Amino acid sequence: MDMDLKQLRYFLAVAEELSFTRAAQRLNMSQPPLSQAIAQLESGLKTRLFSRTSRRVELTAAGQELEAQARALIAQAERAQQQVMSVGAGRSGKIEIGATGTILRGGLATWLADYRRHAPQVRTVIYEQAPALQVKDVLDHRTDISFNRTDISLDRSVARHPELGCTLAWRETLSVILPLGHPLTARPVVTLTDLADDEHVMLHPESSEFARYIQRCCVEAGFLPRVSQQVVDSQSIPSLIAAGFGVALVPTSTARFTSDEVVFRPVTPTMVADVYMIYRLREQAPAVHEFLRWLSTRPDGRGADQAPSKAIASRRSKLHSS
Amino acid sequence: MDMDLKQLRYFLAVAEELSFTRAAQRLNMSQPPLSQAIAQLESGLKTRLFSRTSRRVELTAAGQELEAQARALIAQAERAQQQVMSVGAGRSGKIEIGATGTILRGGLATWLADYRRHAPQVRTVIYEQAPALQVKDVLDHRTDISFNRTDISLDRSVARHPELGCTLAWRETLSVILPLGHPLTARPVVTLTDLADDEHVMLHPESSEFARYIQRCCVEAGFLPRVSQQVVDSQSIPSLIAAGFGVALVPTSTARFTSDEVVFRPVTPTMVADVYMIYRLREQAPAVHEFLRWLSTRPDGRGADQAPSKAIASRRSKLHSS
DNA sequence: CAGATCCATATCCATGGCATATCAATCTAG
DNA sequence: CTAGATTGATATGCCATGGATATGGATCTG
Repeated sequence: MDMDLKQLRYFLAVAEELSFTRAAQRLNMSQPPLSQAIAQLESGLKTRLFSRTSRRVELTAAGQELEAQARALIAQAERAQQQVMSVGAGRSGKIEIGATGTILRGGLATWLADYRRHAPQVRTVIYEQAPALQVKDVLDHRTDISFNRTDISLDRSVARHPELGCTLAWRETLSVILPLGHPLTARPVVTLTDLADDEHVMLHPESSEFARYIQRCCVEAGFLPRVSQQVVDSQSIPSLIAAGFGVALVPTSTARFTSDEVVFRPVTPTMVADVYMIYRLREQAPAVHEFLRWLSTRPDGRGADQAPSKAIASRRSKLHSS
Repeated sequence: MDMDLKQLRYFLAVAEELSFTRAAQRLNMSQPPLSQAIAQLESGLKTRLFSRTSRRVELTAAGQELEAQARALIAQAERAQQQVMSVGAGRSGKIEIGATGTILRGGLATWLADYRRHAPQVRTVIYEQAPALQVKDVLDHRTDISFNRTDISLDRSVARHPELGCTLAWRETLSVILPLGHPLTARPVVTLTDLADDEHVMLHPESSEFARYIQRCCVEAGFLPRVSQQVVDSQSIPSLIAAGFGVALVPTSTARFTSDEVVFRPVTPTMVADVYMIYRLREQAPAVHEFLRWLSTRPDGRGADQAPSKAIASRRSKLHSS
């Protein structure tokens, strides 16, 4: 009754060979079932497709029309199949990514560019989002992966969600931003205790676990940083430094996108800023699964400032004396 | 192994209902075979299409991709089927038509426009062709139908071809073209014998059976027309008349496309110009067959000048006294 | 906690697709 | 012009596949 791709494949074989016997050979079948398959296709279409004279076989006008249509249909089916399999294998698809400002403007773009070379068909969409909303966005399928600087499995301020995973994505070192003319710009490397007397610009500690982490680092170094200005948006830090509000400790990758009105210096002892990713353990699209797998098996980071996340550690990183 | 339209229809039903049981009901089948059909589609694609939790069924990313692809495929298959059936029934397709100049610029366009209203999907291609090539063009499939003014079954100058048919398509009356200022323009109707003393422009009698026919008409009326100018292309007749070369007897339908530098007058006794069509008896596309059938069952001609070809007469028409 | 609902699995049966054998109609070679 | 070869259609039988019924396991609901 209804057309069938198998029938169309049979039809095309006959249309190309213009012979039932040869077509049957090409299809690895015998000739009678092929004849009757075509006959039933014809009866389904209520149209003769071949004019057969028991010696010569040729296409009727309707047959020529079907030849073109069938080719298009089968080609499209082929493409569709490839496309679906590609999505199923995670080679194509879409990944919706949420990230906080420092990560988004930090190393994330580099990692994504790297993955794009690995899986060019995968589209990635990045949303900048407030840290407080990240967990909810992932749970609600608004995003597939969220990048932030907090290991939620250890953060008591958010409820535990058994269907969420959280692993270390990569780690960056921290640098200090200094205004032009600051005495420490003369040194190639700055010691953390040198910053004890400076005023600091930092993210709001109440909303930013990352800010609290930096505070703890300073305390371990022996001083409590004096805060000249608290900001919500990390993007505004460099301009505040340039305006003379003091210094700030930020992920080194921030240096990539700021002007030359400020100076970045490495800090000893080396402090690491961990980047974690949050994702659903179930109902993750293949492309997402594949991306996570790729990221977790990545060899040691490219660039001087990224370390690999080879260990799927959920342990909170501490100040790390080099 | 390979995808199958039936599988896709099943898949779409499940994708729309998001329930195997309801989809099975809609498909008039029981649920188990539907489940296993989907399972085998999934194994063919090596991809899970639904995430089923024995309570809720929802599409995976690959499933969403396949939903879109399957819709497109099935819609295209539907269109293809319609298209092929339409060609098979002669409702669409292409008809290649050959015609001589007087017919092409005469009544043919009107008939074709009429048929276009009856079968809008049928494209017609018209070639102007020399009468001598018409039979060969039809035999070689260069054209499907040739219109001319000779019944080849009675014309001894062409070989008989048993695989060709030739029937009367329609008949037109003849009119006379007069230059402006000619004395006969004063009369509403011209008698043929009135033209005995005029000089005539006519087609070359050696190549045009139609020209010989007109000559015979005049002879039967009692005079042999004096020829001022012989032309090969009927298109040039009106301008020659306007330039004072005399008068000419032409199919009345020619009046449609000429300027007002000449005058057309009906002639008594009425002379009819038969138009025949030549076509292959076998290997004619459905659209051609359908057109021939339509033309042969047409009721009496539209417009004052066309008579129907109800009788499939192969008798050569003679001067017809009204 | 019991019933209901829903999908998966198991088993059985019939239809349909395929192969073998044969026929009828060409085409070709001698 | 005839005999063999070739080709598509027809006849027949077998088996795999698709579908139905029965049942099990899991989850939701009252």
